[in-house]
Amino acid sequence: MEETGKYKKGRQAPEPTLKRLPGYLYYLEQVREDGILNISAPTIGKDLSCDPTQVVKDLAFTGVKGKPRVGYNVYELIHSLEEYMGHNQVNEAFLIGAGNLGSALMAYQQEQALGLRIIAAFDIDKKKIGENIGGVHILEYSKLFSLSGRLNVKIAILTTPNQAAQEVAEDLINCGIKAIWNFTSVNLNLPEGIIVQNTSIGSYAAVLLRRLNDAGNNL
Amino acid sequence: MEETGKYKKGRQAPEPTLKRLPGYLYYLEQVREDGILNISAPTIGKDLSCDPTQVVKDLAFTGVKGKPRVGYNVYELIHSLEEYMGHNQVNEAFLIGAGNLGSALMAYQQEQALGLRIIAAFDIDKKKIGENIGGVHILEYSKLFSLSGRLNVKIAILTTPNQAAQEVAEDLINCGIKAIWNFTSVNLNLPEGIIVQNTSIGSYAAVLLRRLNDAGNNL
DNA sequence: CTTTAATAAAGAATTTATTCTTTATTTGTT
DNA sequence: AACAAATAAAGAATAAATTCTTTATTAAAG
Ligand SMILES: NC(=O)c1ccc[n+]([C@@H]2O[C@H](COP(=O)([O-])OP(=O)(O)OC[C@H]3O[C@@H](n4cnc5c(N)ncnc54)[C@H](O)[C@@H]3O)[C@@H](O)[C@H]2O)c1
Ligand SMILES: NC(=O)c1ccc[n+]([C@@H]2O[C@H](COP(=O)([O-])OP(=O)(O)OC[C@H]3O[C@@H](n4cnc5c(N)ncnc54)[C@H](O)[C@@H]3O)[C@@H](O)[C@H]2O)c1
Repeated sequence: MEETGKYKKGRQAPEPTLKRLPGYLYYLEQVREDGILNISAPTIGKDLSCDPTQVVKDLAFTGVKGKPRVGYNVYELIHSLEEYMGHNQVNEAFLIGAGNLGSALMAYQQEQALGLRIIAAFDIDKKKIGENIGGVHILEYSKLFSLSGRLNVKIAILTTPNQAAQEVAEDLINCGIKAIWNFTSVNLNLPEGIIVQNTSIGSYAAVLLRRLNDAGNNL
Repeated sequence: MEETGKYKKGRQAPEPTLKRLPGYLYYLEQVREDGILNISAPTIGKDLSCDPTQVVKDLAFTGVKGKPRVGYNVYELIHSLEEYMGHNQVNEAFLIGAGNLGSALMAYQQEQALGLRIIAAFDIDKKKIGENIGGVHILEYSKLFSLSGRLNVKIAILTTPNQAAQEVAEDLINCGIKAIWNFTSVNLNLPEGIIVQNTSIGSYAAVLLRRLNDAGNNL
């Protein structure tokens, strides 16, 4: 029978779900290391302090199937999550601005599966050129233009100081970059169609502070 | 007239709103630097690429009042946001694990108003003890216990490696810490009432990758 | 072989957040 | 002084996300 609109399958996971998936993945890798073969949504929910039906619904978006009385196969689940998040394809990225945060991210990508691979970093600081952090070489910024011509990199991680962000972002677009993971506070002004993923850790601080104040008022 | 339930004032901003507030604050500080005295929600919306009525609703939670045909007074608005987010009170924090990310955060707090002040960092690595990063002294981890007895610090930023996270978190609770800003991937298991703010940058990567894939399919 | 308990999956209801609409206020203009 | 335009604010409608409920499937126990 033909699929009607109402019952169309394979709807895209909503953003809140998508943001939870990396958390499941890390957790499941730990579970796998413990030699556990099957795991149920109620168990996941308990360990991650979240609603078990939400776990079921979240995981269902990846297409994985669980079995009643058994749960999910841990390997299948990990594979399904990685597949869904696009970790199996190669997602190469440049990093611009190898300072405090940039260096941290280069170190981080080694241990943690972010789903993308930083293949080169660029900086204008002569002292940093030539360094290797987390397996990533730091190159002179001007090399960005020639290198991007040869490689087909679509993603850039922007960790320059705020005042350089807009200008660097424009350069990146000229180099064929389609998506910018923006860690600066600047609201980049770029052509239609360019993906800008703003990333504000200040948001988390705001939530933390309120929760703390709320708790304090109940004492 | 007495306030009925339906019209109760001062309802707490929902979390999505709260997470947007730091973005407004940074933007408005730039606006202020440009010498602009008043700003309207439509202008903010255009600059930040978001819905102007959402801007109005978000800002209303801080208690600020705007004027038709004029907009908001930039100074008032900044003050109101800072007040609402608790930036005026002293929010002292310890940082545990002065590695790549910890160092980046120490450098960051100087320039950016996160609403909290890191007053000391702790590490077990002898090479790091004594260093000063972003105005923060790095102390021997064991000093945490004596120091927390004298000071009344409620917040800790956890940036140790994953495998140390649970143990360190337990130490922190014993030192009187009430809220942990957790940057590790570990799902901490702590007593009721302790606030744990998990912070996953992997979530942003997941969203970025999907947006890029979605865009790619439309070519 | 039947029954029972656990659980995934699907669907409904509720809650929450965003967007749209209307109203009222304020300033500048004629 | 009356009028027009811009805009904040309040309210209504829509959309989205979460939580609750029911159903059906499976494996284990009797
Ligand atoms: N440090 C953090 O924890 C943190 C957290 C969130 C966001 N941020 C933001 O990330 C950005 C970087 O922060 P940071 O602490 O790493 O700063 P940083 O000064 O340590 O690093 C910036 C790097 O960019 C390089 N750079 C400057 N101009 C450049 C240009 N035109 N082209 C290429 N490289 C250039 C500098 O040489 C430096 O190495 C800032 O916008 C900051 O607000 C930082
Ligand atoms: N680097 C990043 O960009 C990034 C981003 C997000 C999350 N994280 C997470 O943040 C954590 C830290 O990452 P990092 O890259 O800074 O690692 P890192 O190894 O550079 O830093 C960890 C620091 O903690 C110290 N440490 C180890 N055990 C300790 C203990 N018991 N008590 C006190 N200090 C101790 C180490 O000496 C080191 O200085 C990890 O869990 C990582 O997954 C990192």
